[in-house]
Amino acid sequence: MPAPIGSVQTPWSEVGARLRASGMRWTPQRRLLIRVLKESEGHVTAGELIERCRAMDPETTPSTVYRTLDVLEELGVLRHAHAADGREEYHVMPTTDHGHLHCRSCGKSWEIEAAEAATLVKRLRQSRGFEIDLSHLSVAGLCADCIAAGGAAAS
Amino acid sequence: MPAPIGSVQTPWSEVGARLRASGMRWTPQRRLLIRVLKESEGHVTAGELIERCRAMDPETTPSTVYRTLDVLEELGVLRHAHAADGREEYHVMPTTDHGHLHCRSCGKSWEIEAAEAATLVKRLRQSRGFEIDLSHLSVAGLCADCIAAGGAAAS
DNA sequence: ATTAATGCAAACGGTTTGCACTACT
DNA sequence: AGTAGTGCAAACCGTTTGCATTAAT
Repeated sequence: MPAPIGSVQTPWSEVGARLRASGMRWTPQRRLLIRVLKESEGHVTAGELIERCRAMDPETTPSTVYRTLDVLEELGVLRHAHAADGREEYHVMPTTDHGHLHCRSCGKSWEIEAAEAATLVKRLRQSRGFEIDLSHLSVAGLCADCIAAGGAAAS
Repeated sequence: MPAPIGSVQTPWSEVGARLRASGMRWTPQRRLLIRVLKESEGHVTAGELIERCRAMDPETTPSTVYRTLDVLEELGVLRHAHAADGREEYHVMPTTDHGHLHCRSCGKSWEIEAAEAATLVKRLRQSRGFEIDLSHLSVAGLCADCIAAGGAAAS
């Protein structure tokens, strides 16, 4: 089992410049969120991001974080989906299209690479003419660790 | 392309009896919801169900519908997941494990049978020891009709 | 007669919005 | 100076809950 989704290289260093280039501003609040995002592995909910920002600056306001997340998503730096419980879950823009594997027990996520889903993609295209959007592929189940731990425990 | 998810035969007729067998009651409100469910193809959100119930009986109360949906889910008649927008989406219990294919453009859903996902399931098991829960497999993309219609139109 | 289920209204949790104020450019 | 962004508080939306009332058993 590979490690949970690692840090996909996103040009964080350019974010400030790209914002300015669009007439937007590079504020301390945005710097902070970017710093937090840089250190956030895999998928994070908006709530988690707000918490982590607050840990570094207790003045952090939810609305500002949400608004900045929107901006970053427009910039293409982030993408959000809805987690199993309906909350917004953000992930840094992947370099390649990939799906997600969620462990029902421990909650960790892994990426599913294009190659792994190739057969499914091909089969659905041939049998039904359906074009899968790999980045929206979402699969739940139990990871090896949790199966070893009895299928219910988590760590 | 096969037809959108049709009516998977669920023993609706037995629901009343099964409720009673568990000491629960077979009320008019529950009868109504069952009637609505019987006529609901594929996936429906709680909101849609409430609307449809209200169309037949304007007295319908959301909390009752939500509570009955919980009960039906415990009974194994329904299952809920979270749709792309985070709302609860219900579907009648499948006879066999299957995943779902959602068209981003027209919103229709189709079932993915176990056989179609077999390769993916096997591959993830072998490479990562991950056991997929097929009933939570969710794939988005564009269906043949929408591709033919230009990829954006819907009907 | 029991007690499960209902209907209401209020609470909830995550997210969004309006608006006056602040501060980046 | 000009305007994008912030912070606050209130609004929102779907869902959940407490409680007194109703009704299936």
